[in-house]
Amino acid sequence: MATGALPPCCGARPTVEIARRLLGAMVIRDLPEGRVAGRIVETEAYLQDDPACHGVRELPDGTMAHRQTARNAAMFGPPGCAYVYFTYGNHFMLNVVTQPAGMPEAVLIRALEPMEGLEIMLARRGVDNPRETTNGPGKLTRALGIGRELDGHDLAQPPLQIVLHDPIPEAEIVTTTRIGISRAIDYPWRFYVRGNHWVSRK
DNA sequence: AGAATGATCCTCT
DNA sequence: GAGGATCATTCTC
Repeated sequence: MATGALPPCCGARPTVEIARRLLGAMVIRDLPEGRVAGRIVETEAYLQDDPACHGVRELPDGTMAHRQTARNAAMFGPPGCAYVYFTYGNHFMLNVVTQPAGMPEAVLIRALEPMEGLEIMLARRGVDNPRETTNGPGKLTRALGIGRELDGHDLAQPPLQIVLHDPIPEAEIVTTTRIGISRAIDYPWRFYVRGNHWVSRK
């Protein structure tokens, strides 16, 4: 059962809180083959005073400054929109912009539990194990056909929507450090649903 | 202009 | 668990 839309949640609460609140939310993607959907089971927060955040850079004196570029422009746009970027020559990453325009913070969607259209996701991924469809940020964008054209897309609208559902109980949320980054590696801003089969790594 | 980096994934061992 | 793939973007000269 849906319990809310992204805004006003996005744009009115701290990014770390939104990263936790997004656990359990449904990602709905309309593709030529049909609709696919999954619930979010793993997220990471990126903040504007965070050396690992694409929207800022650390100056020689140690302070943080905004740095808007063609790639990360969506981070500086309105909350509730997608920030999609390409990395490692192979993978798209899906983020939710969480703060008002000009404030570059976002939540990376790292894993989904498939809820609809599993056969489509298996086919797009070229695998036969359901767990391998969406248990990582690069995998889930391939399974859902998410690419550059959805950078800046309003996530309240088709063909890519995120709908909030009931919050995951605090006792079921595991808080830990982020994965695959080289800066600010000990910030505890990764969250996942305890025991969920689709979490990328424990 | 050239070099380095990267919010990853896959294929080995 | 380690290393390579692969290339757009960003940084440095």
